[in-house]
Amino acid sequence: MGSDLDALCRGSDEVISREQLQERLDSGRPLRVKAGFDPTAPDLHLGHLVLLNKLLTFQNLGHQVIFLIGDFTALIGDPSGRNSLRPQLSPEEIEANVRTYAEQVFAVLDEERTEVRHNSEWMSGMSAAELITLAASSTVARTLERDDFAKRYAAGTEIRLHELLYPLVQGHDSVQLGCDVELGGTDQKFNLLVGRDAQRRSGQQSQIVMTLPLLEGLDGAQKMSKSLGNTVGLREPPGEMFGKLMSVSDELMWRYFELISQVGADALDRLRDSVERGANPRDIKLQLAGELTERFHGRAAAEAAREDFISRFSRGALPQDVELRRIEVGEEGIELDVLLKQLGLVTSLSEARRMVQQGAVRIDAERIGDAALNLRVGFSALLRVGKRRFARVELEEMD
RNA sequence: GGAGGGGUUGGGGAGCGGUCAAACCCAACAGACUGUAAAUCUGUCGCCUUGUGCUUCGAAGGUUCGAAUCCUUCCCCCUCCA
Repeated sequence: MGSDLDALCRGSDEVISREQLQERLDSGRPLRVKAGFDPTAPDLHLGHLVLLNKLLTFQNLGHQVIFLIGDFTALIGDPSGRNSLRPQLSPEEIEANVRTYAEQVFAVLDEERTEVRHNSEWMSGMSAAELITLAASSTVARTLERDDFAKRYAAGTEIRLHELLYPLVQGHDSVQLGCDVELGGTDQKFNLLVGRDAQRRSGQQSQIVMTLPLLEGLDGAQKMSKSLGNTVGLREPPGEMFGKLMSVSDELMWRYFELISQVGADALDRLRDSVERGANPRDIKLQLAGELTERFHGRAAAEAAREDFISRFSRGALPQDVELRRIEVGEEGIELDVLLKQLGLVTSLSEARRMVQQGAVRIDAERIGDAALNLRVGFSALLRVGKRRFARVELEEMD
């Protein structure tokens, strides 16, 4: 059973400390393992999957997993890893986000064996006096050690007082929950360590801290984050999910394999070898997209998404499921650019004209060069702008 | 409270009286190519009735033939001093 430790630590960035983790595993009791997620957006994405997978590993080994929803900390908005403060969310927005979290999480974790908690349970009832006591447990100097705070302070970017409370609250969560282990991204290291101090101060055994690498977003450069618009949401439709994963660069694909796929290390090595020997990275990527899509949408949907992708992009076929839109026009008809805008295929007439000029607009299969092309009642066709925007239209007579 | 610096088109960031719808980079979009919605290359990237057109450079006024660029007031941000 010594291999439990290896399985748990695999893929982690840092474990503080392995020895302590081993000791606690040796105690034989199920460990209480926390990972917190702030409901700052309605959807979890593949970036969160890195942590969820690790929680799953703990869960499968019989440990007690705690999914902590930071509905209180979301009020603060953790600026970890950012160079500026976050906009604060309203309680209503947070509540709406909280509701969508559970179902997404249990696409990965076993609901029966997961403890779902909210830090508002103990935080929202806290008095001002208690909060001051909590704040007194740390120092300004200590808090400013946190890398992003230090940088912002040095750069003269504003740091609001409430932001300094974030690590303390997170640490307090660990005390409340009696955690043995807390997981987080590498940018969470400081906050996780505060939990150790807080527990020691409260007479608890300090939790073991495990940091996991941050998953890069679709751009391959910055971490996956809703605010950067480079995410793949866990709830996105299968076609979208599959397509987005296929748009990942060949290089980034390996990172995704390492961090979020369930392909084992050995199998991954074999895949790398096969590309070395000339295999088409596209085919490996199809496997990645297939695996993840299947995990969240089931085998049939994943298969369909794959078929659709191949026929659409490898063979240039048109999508089958384009919704028919009926547009009413007068006797004089309608110009192509105006129609494209009405259909939402472009955002302005100027854009419509540009698209036509660039040869991006087709009616059925025919490329159109005249943006002012007049279309009359009875016109019916599949309009296409670029590779990804489609609309099936029928022009009807206005009443 | 005092002294300075700054707010520019999605992001970053030039411009500092006309040649500015506004450099450049990134993102995005399109085309070509391809092994894929990868990579690479090329192009586009405020709006419209495409014109010596219209609306933009924190807000409102003003000076000027002419302002993102100068002046006034206001709002917001930053730094240093207290």
